[in-house]
Amino acid sequence: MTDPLSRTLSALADPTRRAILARLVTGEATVNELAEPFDISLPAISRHLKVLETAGLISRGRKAQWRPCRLEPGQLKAVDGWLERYRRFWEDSFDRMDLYLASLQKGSIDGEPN
Amino acid sequence: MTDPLSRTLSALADPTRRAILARLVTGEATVNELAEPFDISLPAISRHLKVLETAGLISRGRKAQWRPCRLEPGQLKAVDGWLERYRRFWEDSFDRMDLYLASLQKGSIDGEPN
DNA sequence: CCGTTAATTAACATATCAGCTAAGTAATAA
DNA sequence: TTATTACTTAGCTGATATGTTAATTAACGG
Repeated sequence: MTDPLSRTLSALADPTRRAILARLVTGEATVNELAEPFDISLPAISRHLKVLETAGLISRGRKAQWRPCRLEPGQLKAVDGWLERYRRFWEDSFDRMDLYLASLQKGSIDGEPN
Repeated sequence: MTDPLSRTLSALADPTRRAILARLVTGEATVNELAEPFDISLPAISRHLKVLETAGLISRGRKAQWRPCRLEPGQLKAVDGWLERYRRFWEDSFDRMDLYLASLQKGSIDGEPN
């Protein structure tokens, strides 16, 4: 599993790690802050953070004895890019865009099915 | 790992399984057809298909002795939906926190859609 | 220097995963 | 009925993942 996309998806497959990412959306956090909501040990959290960092989903700084973690969106963007080729399977993108543009020209978008 | 999103992301973390999905974009295929490009045994492919089916990423029919597989986009859409809350982090590098806070009014705190 | 706080590393148990070969099942064809 | 084709299941192996507790490193503060 050497490729970055596999590593990223594997990292995202764990609900604890996804919850950590969700927390980091609100801004930087230290390891103890990130561990607080969970019932697992601090070393376990530390390992989860290592997985996220190796996957490129977070980066870590150093402030005194704290190691603030921050979200790195690059790999999430890569997942989005991978999804792109499948998007047409759940979106009728062309038809919907045609309808959207047509409705724009008529000056109303109220009737969009959505 | 009982939740559907974790199961889906775990299934997608394997490059062989992603390659199988990519093949299915071109239409239905039998197990032997799907196995053909790979150097691994047919039972290994069969297990990969089982993982994809359990994750809801494919479905399988029955035509005589063949088991045609087809892509099921629902779980890919779920991944796209999960990504949605992070999209602003790479689409909008300015004021991303403001945008997050604006969207927070309607979302859950731990970020898991279900 | 010593103690406290923050976090990581070490050592270990257990579970799941991905691969194999061999055997089994299901439907078709002779 | 028997053979063939298509695929799955069983049983095994080695690698990897997740968790634990105990020990260790790093920085700060008296």
